[in-house]
Amino acid sequence: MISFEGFVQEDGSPIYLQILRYIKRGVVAGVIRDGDELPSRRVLSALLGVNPNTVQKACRTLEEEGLLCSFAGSKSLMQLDEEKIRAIRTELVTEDALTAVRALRQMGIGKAEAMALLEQAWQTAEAQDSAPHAKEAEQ
Amino acid sequence: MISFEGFVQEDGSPIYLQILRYIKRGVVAGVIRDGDELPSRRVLSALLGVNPNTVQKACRTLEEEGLLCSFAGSKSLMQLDEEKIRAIRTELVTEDALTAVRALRQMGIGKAEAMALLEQAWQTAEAQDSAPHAKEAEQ
DNA sequence: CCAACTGTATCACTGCTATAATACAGTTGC
DNA sequence: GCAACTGTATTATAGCAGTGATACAGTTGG
Repeated sequence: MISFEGFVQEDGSPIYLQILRYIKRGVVAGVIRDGDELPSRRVLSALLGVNPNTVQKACRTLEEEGLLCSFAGSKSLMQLDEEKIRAIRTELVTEDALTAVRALRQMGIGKAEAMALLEQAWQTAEAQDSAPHAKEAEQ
Repeated sequence: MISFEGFVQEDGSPIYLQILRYIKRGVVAGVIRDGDELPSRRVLSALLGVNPNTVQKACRTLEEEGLLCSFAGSKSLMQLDEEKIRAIRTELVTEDALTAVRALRQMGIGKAEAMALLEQAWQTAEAQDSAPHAKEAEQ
């Protein structure tokens, strides 16, 4: 069963796209694999605190892209292979990296400084990712 | 008078936010300076091919942030100082770099590979920026 | 003075996102 | 068989973004 514990709703972008990206990133990371079961629309909507219709919209998009197979009245399983995963990876990397690089270039920032800023952002993200684990350590 | 020739509408995000970011990036790049005049709402909306109300929404936000001063019945001038510029730069860099880095980390991509991907994206952006100049060279 | 500009405000309308409440048909397990 | 789940579809409602049209008040330059 696919987990959504790391999901946090924040962006200004549509929720169904956030759900979509979360799943795709999980696929690229190898956390979500071929044949993995998606929680039911109702369960997932309760987990994420959003409307079932919003979850359904994300699922329909996934299905249209051939990444999810939904059996009416039954489960919903991920449908993945190496080629699809590679395509998603390229899609997401291009989207994320190129967007950031274009923004930095538009600000007149040079390549060397940009790389330094990105490396610094990496440290920040690393610190923020490991910080929450302190709670688990207390348990 | 502030130029908007490099502006291209593409994102899925609201247009008034795109206009806002375009101006802020110009400020950070030093292309837009203190006292610079913004084209009138009507002229700018015609330039960008959007509704005057959309431009007005971006301008009101700029004004609320103390970056623009609009004289009713007259011009609209940028109101900048070193401190504001530094704040904008930090705001945008954090927003852009951290967003990309978080996405890459969520995909399970390591630091070394991430930096390589970003450097590759830089080359791509560089090529796309210089390509349009071919048209100018023809003139 | 006055015409032409400026910023500002309002109204109606469309489209998309999201919520809410249902309803229906297929699958599963006891 | 039947209750409890599953995916799917429909309707209504609300808010925000964006467009289009219009109106009003202040500024500017000839």
